[in-house]
Amino acid sequence: MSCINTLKEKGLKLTPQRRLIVDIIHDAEGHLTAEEIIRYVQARMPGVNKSTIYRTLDLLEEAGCVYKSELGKECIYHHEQEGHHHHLICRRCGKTIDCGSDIFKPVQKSLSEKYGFRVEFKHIVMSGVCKQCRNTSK
Amino acid sequence: MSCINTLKEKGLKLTPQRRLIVDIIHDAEGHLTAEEIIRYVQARMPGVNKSTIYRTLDLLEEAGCVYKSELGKECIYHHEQEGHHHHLICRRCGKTIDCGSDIFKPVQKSLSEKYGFRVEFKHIVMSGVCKQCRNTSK
DNA sequence: ATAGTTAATGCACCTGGTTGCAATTATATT
DNA sequence: AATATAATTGCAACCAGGTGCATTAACTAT
Repeated sequence: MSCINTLKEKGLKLTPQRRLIVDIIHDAEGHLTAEEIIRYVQARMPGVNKSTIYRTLDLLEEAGCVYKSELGKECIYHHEQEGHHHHLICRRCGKTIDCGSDIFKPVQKSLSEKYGFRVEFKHIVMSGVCKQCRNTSK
Repeated sequence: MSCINTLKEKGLKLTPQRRLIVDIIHDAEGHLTAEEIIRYVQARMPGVNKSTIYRTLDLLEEAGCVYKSELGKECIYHHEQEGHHHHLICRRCGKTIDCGSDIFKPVQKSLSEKYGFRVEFKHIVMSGVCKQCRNTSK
């Protein structure tokens, strides 16, 4: 519900489309791809335009209600209550693993020390090869 | 020249389009965006289709002649002779900094140890804030 | 409850990049 | 040099995501 309140506090309008999108993200276990969100929204409320959905998702991200990750073109969204973590996707079998939020700490440290550059790593999606696939196929 | 030989060795055909694309990447200092490559190719050989260019770039990447990086939608290409490095882009001023190839080593180590997952980090583009921008604007 | 204001929607179109397919062209063979 | 053949090209259409703009709808003040 806090998402709705956050939008309200920002002086944004609570349209049925936005309520529905928020509901869907709330109800989801784990992450949703943009494509899934569009599909679920249009199933429950046919005619909602994809641009409305993308704009709402951007809005929710800006409001801090949702995190957005990218791998290549594809976008993935998480409810903020899930907390920070990153994603490993096996490029052979497609399996996904969540990993802790702290693995990039050393990178942040060295970028800051060496280059004075500050980078946030949030919900990074990494493509690689998992243990099983590395053992089975050569 | 070695790019041309590599293509030849793989039994691929040396079309004028491919020669031109290889030339352009050879002559470039540092990286080129896809958009720049398309522009340069079409300036010297009008009528070359963008799909030909993208396919050739993918081919060169697969052949190991060129590295491809992505930030969001955009793609950036490097000649392999330049060696491995990563990129920092300041989201405020747009400045780009190259950084060493080894900063992700700790991440690779912990992913491997904790999850048995193997990830390659090559020519990663990271968006953040540089020292100057962090100091000047609050 | 009504009217006014301002944000949000749907639409059509745009972007960078990708793909299937028929026509073309580089190479190997004769 | 002529031919066969398989790879490559250009095209047109497609994909996910994004944008400008006129219409519509949510909130505010009356």
